[in-house]
Amino acid sequence: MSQVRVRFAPSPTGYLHIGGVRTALFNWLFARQQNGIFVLRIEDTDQSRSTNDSIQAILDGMRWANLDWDEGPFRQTERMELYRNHAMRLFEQGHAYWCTCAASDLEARRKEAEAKGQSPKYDGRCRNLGLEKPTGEAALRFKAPQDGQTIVEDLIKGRVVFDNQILDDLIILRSNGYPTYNFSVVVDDALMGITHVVRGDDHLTNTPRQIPIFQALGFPLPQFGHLPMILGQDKARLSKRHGATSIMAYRDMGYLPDAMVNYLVRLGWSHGDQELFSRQELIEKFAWKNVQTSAAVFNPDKLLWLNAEYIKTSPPDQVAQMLIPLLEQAGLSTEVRAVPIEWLAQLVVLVKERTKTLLEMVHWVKPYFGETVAFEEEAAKKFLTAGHVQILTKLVARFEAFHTFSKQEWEDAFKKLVEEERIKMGQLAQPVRVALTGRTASPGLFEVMEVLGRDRTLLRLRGGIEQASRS
RNA sequence: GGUCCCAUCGUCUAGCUUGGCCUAGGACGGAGCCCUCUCAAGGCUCAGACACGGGUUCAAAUCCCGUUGGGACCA
Repeated sequence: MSQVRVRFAPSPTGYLHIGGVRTALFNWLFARQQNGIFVLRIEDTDQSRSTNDSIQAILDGMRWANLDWDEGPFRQTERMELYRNHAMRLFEQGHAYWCTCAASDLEARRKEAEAKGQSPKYDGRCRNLGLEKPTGEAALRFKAPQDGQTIVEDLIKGRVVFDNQILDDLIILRSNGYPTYNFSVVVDDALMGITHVVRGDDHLTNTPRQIPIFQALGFPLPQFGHLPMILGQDKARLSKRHGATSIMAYRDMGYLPDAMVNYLVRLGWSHGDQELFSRQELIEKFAWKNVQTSAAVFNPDKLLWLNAEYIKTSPPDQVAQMLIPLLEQAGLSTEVRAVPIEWLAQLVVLVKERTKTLLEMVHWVKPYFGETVAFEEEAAKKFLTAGHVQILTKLVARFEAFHTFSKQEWEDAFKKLVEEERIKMGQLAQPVRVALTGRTASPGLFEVMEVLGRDRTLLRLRGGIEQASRS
């Protein structure tokens, strides 16, 4: 059995969207599982729509998702000679012919045929003219077989049969010398030794057009697999209308790459009832037979849940590392530089159960930077009033008696005070919470104090008392 | 228009190959309860689907045919 070689071949027209990432992911998983080769190829023959920024976006997106490739990135624009040579080879061997029909005539004839209710395919007018070297405008057409059937044994869809009568004599080389999509794909896949062509199922009907070209060129056929599409809420093909579709937008919104990968792979593939998979598990358990045949609706809620799961279970120092750029964007550059990564990891542990994205985490983590804290107006108005001064002062006095912070001791002291004063926990907890974090919602008080440390805890409590006395 | 693909809770899906274990399982989301210093997290419970119609069979979500509905491609 020869080595598995698969590829991801995006067009660089805009950003890398999540549908593309999913296609890449399935190829990547299969390559890694089979100890195969994953090739990255940029299909930039349509130069009017291709940009270098888009190519960069593809590479950035792939790297972010940790989908590493073994060969490439190849660019089709660097391979023009190959397409022309192979096109000429087909011509010389009688598999292709020159066609001088003008585009406008073709359009007219197509419309006519359609009006008569006939199929709009090329009528083969130039097929047997035997044109050698046309002087004017001429395109090279492939002589598609007109009888029999082309059978695709699809890895995902199973056997699909096409009648060859429907096959058009495709243009393989335009009059401007550029190859067409269906031709350059075949040449590339063949020359790159691709063993499994796995792509979106929008290419399924291209497959019977491509197979005869492989055969005419004398190349072995790869296996084909066609992945179902991703749809938006309204069951239309996923597009910008449905919200963010760029993979990098998800990075910026604070999603973890592993969560994204986990979500995308489960959208169309399953392993029983399992929802959470490590990369290693995905590589081990992936199988084409468990890939869904029908299209799937992209569900942002489930992705969000998965992201929260990953935030909760990933190593805190790794999460902290990913959080840093977002903290910097939030204007906390100097503060972040002033603290060790271990302390940031401690912050992650403190808030990770309350945040579903890194962006939310930034918001939750903000109060713990800096000596003092800004009070939210509503919070202070409710919990830092003249009536709270006395109890807070008593609490500070008790805490001051400890020369170091100890979660257990401080919590005991706190509860003892509550008991003695015959008040409810919440009556003291809320004012303290606002004094320490500026907000009415926070992690457990004693965890907060632990992160703040003895001195800042006392400093902020005194700040709270000050605020309360002013009201 | 032609060709092709698809069809289980609102959504992602298990089950379909090898009919019976399916009064259809899990997950997200929703509702409720519990826990609780706030907010979460967590635990428990509930509502919620085999598109429709024929057939085959003792028995069909599962096999066959058709209808309907989505989608893709060719232009």
